[in-house]
Amino acid sequence: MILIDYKSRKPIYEQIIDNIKSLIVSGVLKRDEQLPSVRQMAQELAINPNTIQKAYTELEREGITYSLKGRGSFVGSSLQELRTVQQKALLEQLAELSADLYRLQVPQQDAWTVVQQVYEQQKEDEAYD
Amino acid sequence: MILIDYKSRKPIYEQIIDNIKSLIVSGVLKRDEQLPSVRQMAQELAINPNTIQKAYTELEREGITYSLKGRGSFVGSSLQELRTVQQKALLEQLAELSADLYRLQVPQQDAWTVVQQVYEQQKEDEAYD
DNA sequence: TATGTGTATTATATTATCTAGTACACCTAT
DNA sequence: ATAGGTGTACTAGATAATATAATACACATA
Repeated sequence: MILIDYKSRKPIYEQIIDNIKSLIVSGVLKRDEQLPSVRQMAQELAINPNTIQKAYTELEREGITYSLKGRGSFVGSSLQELRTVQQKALLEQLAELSADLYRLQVPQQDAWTVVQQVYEQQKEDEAYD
Repeated sequence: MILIDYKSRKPIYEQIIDNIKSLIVSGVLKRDEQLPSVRQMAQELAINPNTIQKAYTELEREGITYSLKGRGSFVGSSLQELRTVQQKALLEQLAELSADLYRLQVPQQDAWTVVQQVYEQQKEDEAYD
C-alpha cells in the first residue's frame, strides 16, 4: 500500500504524507475510510510508531484526515477537494519552473513539446490497463 | 552580488552554488574571470569561510570553476556550456512535473496557459530595462 | 618578506530526523 | 468489568547534515 525509499533525501514522514495523499487522490482511499492504525503501519513498514504519528499529525493539521481517540484516523478530505488543492499547487510549481525556463532562454516551443510528449506517453501507458 | 535567504530550508552553501551558477548563466561572470576569494566572500556575507569553501569545492567538482593554489578560484565553464546543461536539467524537471499534472488530471490546456502567461509576463518585465 | 590565495584539519554547536520506551485516556467487543 | 485496540503525550538518545570556530600549511605575487 505504501512504499518508502530509504535512499531518498526526503524524510520518511513526508513520504508517508505524500503517499497517503496519492492514495486519496487516486480514489483508493475514500472519505471517512479508516487509515491503518499508527502501530499497524509502523509494524508493516518496520518504522518507529513516532514517525507514523508525525505524519498523521501533519495530515490532520492540513485537514486531510481526522482522528478520534480510541477509534482511529480517517480520511477527511474528498477526492475532489484534495485534487483541486493539489492541482493548484502543481500549477504554481509550473509557474515557477516556467520563469526559470524563461531566464535560461529555453524556447517556449521546447517546453511545450516536453509537456505534450509526457501527456501522450502517459495516455499510452494507461491504455494497457 | 550574492543574496542569502537565511529563512530558506536550502543550505547556505547550496544557495551560494546556485547563485554563482546564475551569475555565470546571466553573463555577469565570464570564463576565466576570478571569483571572490573564500575569505572575502565570507566577510561580505558574514558567513564562515568553511561554508564558502564547501560551495567552491562543489562547484569545482561539477567542473564549473577551477582553483589555483595561491591564485584564486576562476570560472571554468562558458555561458553556453552551463546554460545548455541547466536547460537540460530544467526540461527534466518539467517532464516530472508534467507527469504529476497528468496524474492529477490537470487539462493540458490549463498547463499550457500557465506557461504562456509566465513567458509573456517575463517579456513585459524585460521591456522596462 | 609580507600579504593574499586555496586547502586541510580538528573541534564544537545546532537542528532535523528517527528510534526507543513508557504512559495515559478513550472506545468497543467480549 | 475487562481486555485489547485506538490516538496522544512525554522523555531520552542516536545519527546525520549544516554551520561555526580556530589553526595551520603550501603556494603565488607584489
